[in-house]
Amino acid sequence: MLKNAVFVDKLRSSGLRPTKQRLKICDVLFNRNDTFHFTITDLAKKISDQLNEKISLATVYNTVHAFKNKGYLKEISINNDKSYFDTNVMSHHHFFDEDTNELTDCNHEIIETPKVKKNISGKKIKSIEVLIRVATDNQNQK
Amino acid sequence: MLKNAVFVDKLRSSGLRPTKQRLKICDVLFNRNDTFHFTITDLAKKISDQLNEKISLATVYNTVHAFKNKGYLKEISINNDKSYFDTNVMSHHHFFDEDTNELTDCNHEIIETPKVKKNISGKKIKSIEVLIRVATDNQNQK
DNA sequence: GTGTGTGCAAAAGGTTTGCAAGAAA
DNA sequence: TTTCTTGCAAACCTTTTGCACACAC
Repeated sequence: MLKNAVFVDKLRSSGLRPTKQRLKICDVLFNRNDTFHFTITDLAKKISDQLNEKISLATVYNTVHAFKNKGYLKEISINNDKSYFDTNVMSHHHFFDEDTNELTDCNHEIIETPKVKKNISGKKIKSIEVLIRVATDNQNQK
Repeated sequence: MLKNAVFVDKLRSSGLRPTKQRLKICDVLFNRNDTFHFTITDLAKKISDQLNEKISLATVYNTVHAFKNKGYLKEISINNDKSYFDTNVMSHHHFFDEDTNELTDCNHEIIETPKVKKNISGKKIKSIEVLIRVATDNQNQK
């Protein structure tokens, strides 16, 4: 269980003022053992459920984007309905369960990051992400 | 250059009525040698530019989704701003240029499909897709 | 006190929907 | 004539923005 002071330092060291709202969001996001995959509305709901308090949606968006820019969160493209974020910012891949819309991490013991043999783009590679879609056998492929 | 009759048959055999609008969209999408990566607005613009005619946005959405459900188009998750579609429905990977928002195919000579060592999900793997994000060196990582 | 952050409401952008008119079967 | 399709506008949902007020420093 991380103490508030840890988050205060973390925020301050990134040039973010440790406001009440940001500390609450830190608490929900980072005071856990498992990695957390969420959408903005998931997070807003979790805040109001868990802390019995409401933070303005605009502030949640602001904070999540600030945290992403500081490297505390990773944005993931699964489908085009909404943005998913991940508290695990290390390079890793994902399973996406099409039956339940659930996203789970998939580390390098399960799949190797593929090697690019030729980079035809002439630009720097920013990331290589693998997405494995799974579903029960009788489901149609998306 | 595919003839109209080919598309009429194709539509009819999938249970879709070969309407004027659907045939025009077929023409724009499938009467080409290269694969086409597009968003709905790209497609709508191409229709009005190329055919000098306008098809209602709702109809374009309808048709693209119908074609996707019939397996003539593939939807690709890049970012959550908008949906990208691909006329190449075979399993393959992609480059996404973050500077220009351009999507290009990336075949198996450029990158190998990674092997899943363990399938922990207990479900059938529907697809394994790799997305390589590139940008000029001085750009921030997304 | 100065500058940053918050929160509300309004706006924006992509996508979906309801429904009446039109076209295909 | 029956059913499917189109097209418009309105609705919808997620995300962004403008601005006044509040808070951190």
